[in-house]
Amino acid sequence: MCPALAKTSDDEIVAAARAIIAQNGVDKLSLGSVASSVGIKAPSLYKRFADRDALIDAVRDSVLTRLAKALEDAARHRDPEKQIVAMATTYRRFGKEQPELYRLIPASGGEPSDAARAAIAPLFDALSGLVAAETILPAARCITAYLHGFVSLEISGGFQLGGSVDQAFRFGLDVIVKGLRS
Amino acid sequence: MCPALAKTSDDEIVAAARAIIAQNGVDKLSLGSVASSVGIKAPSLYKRFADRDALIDAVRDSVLTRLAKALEDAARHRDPEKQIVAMATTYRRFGKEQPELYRLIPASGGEPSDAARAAIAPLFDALSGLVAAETILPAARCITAYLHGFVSLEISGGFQLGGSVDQAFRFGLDVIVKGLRS
DNA sequence: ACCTGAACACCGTTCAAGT
DNA sequence: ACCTGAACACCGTTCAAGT
Repeated sequence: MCPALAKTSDDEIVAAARAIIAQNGVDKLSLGSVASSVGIKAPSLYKRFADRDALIDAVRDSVLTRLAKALEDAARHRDPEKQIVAMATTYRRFGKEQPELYRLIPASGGEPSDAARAAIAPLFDALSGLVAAETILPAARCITAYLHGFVSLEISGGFQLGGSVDQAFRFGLDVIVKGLRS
Repeated sequence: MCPALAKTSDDEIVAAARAIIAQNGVDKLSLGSVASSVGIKAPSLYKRFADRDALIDAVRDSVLTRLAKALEDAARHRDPEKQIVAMATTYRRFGKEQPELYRLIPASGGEPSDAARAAIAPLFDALSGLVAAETILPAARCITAYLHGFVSLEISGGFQLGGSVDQAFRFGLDVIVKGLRS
């Protein structure tokens, strides 16, 4: 029963780690830099996070929550096809604006987090207005695979053969939507 | 002008590093372990590779070369659609069999290597029999994005919501091929 | 209850010195 | 020419000790 004079908070620590990762990439995230940017020393972090990976998991969760919110906003259309295009555009912009944070997303393993479920939910909604019920899950997997693959390759410099990458993104999305309709 | 008594070779070092990455992931690759598994000490590696990243680049290149060879073999059909399905199946199997090596692939940046070009070539060939010339590049980007996204998500445990992942893979591929034909 | 200094093991990298 | 031991800086993690 002591004053509990916490110098910082879990959220502040996660925000600091997220900022460092966004700037320098997860490989450059050191616990010393996180600690010093919230005014404590590295060993104190172990009172709040089991280890470096647990802190990174918390950052990933916060990134997924932000992505889910952005996708929710983008899904405010009536037409399911417009919803899908808007979400896809938002998804890609999110990845391009903060590539180092985007890279965190797929590395979770294990059960899908609440934030991960929230990020997929609007896609399921849109697809339920476009395809038969039993097709929603594979259709969602097709679109998430396409989106993740495209953004992942793009931010890794995988599209260097010329041509418009913007147009290719839209072309592929249209191909999939067309294929889903038929 | 000395005997040049090399205890090992670049290829042997790359093979050793590839084996360690395949087993434990790239994060666990230490130069000490690579060196000891080819019978030298860590500092000697710097006579052959600029730094740890350069060694990893060499491993990635060797992985891409193997992938390219596997895809070439898979493309030995007459029908372009069968070529695409066979290449996609081979691509996914490659990723699932050696996920830690697969993860190396997108992280290159910069100019596409010869190995990377060789890996895409058979897809371009197949597509040239399926779509108009000016559509080959965006169509290839659509398919590579889908394939990379699917495999990447699958090996990271991203498909945990039930249903058959095998069927979903085939479903999405068919959707894209259908969309490309129309 | 939260924080810290000191310590440990481990690692990438450099470099002078060996043969 | 290729290899090594020694050294350096850096980092994740633990833990006893502070308040």
